[in-house]
Amino acid sequence: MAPSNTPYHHGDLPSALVHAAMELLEEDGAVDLSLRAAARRAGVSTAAPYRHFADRDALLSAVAAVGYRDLAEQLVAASPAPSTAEDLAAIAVAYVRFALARPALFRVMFSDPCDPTSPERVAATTAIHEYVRAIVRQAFPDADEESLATAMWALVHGLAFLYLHGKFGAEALEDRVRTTVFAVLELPGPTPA
Amino acid sequence: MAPSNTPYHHGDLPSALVHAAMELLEEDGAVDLSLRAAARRAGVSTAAPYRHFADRDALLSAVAAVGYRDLAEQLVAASPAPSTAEDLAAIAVAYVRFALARPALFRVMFSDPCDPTSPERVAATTAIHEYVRAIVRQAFPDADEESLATAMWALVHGLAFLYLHGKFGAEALEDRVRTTVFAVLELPGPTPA
DNA sequence: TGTACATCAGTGAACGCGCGTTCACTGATGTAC
DNA sequence: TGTACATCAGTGAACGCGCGTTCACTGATGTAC
Repeated sequence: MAPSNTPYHHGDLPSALVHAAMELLEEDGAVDLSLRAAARRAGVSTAAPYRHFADRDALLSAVAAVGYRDLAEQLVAASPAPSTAEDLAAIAVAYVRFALARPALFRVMFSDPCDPTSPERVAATTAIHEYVRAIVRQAFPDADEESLATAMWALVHGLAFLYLHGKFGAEALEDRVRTTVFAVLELPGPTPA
Repeated sequence: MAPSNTPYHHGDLPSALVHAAMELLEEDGAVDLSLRAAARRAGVSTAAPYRHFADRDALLSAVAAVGYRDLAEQLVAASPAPSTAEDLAAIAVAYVRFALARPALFRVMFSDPCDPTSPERVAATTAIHEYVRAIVRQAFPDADEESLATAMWALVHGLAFLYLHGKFGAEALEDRVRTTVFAVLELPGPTPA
């Protein structure tokens, strides 16, 4: 690995640790990330992280926070000003792609037995929900916004997990996700453009 | 705990271990189930499980297999001969309930980094997919069966994970799941009875 | 500008832990004759 | 029916491991005067 762009040795250890942890997650896909491994990767002693993180969970939460930010970026990049079902589908594809590209990170973000009381996590998931709501409002002004937003998020989230679980191969990802999304958006109606 | 109904000490150790493991999963919700803990719970020595399971993963696979069977039972119980959207919603509720009632088991079944090459797992998930397909075929004969079945499964699966992640409280589960399911089934159309 | 000192980031050794797995073994079961 | 023996389920001790966390410490940074 090339040296990270964060200043090591003496510098911004907290973010160095977070980035080290994310690298480890992305490399060997293990969810059981250890504080020790992150410290090793960051080039500091085993005890150094405790200057900045109360415990292992605190590091993991920080990692998840960066993950939420990255995910948001990917979604925005997929469709900066979404207003149609087509845009929704593009965002859905980006969501599933994110999960498949960084599976261990995605699991840390969503799959671990996470206490719902962590304000950081709650804020992040609430933000996602609101984001989907806003898109639904644009694309389907007549729909029950709350219900359809929940449904779309759950749909995409479920697809991500089914992919992660190996139910589908990654080959025709874009087609499958788009088709699935349209299957529900267009149920009794005709097919789109 | 009352003694299990499986014959311990000398008897059917394999299934005793599987049931011990499931009890542990349901008790402390930890996904990191250990062979040793299962052996302890089953009242045998640390090495005994190796007479019947090649390694820890083999036990976990056996546990997952029982989980798939139990899940199938719950779904069938929710609607023995499903043929309508209403039946589909009832099954969706049962699916999410299962995940919330036995979260650690559900994670073992679906959330762990599972190699897609395990024939047992593939068979189980394929069975679920086929089951949903059959319902969709009954309830929506004009729909794209494959796509809508995938969508419905993903939707329900995603809801389950969002619930597990603490995004929703368990109080109004049935209402929320039903509303969400109907939100997609009825998109541009009117609301159901 | 220079010194004294408090602060605090990082060290390295150590703790106790539970784990997966292996090993040589024991003792019960059941079959061959 | 009774004996000899192979099979095999379960034992208990041990291995080596990586982990989270704590501790007394060192050495650099930066502030007060």
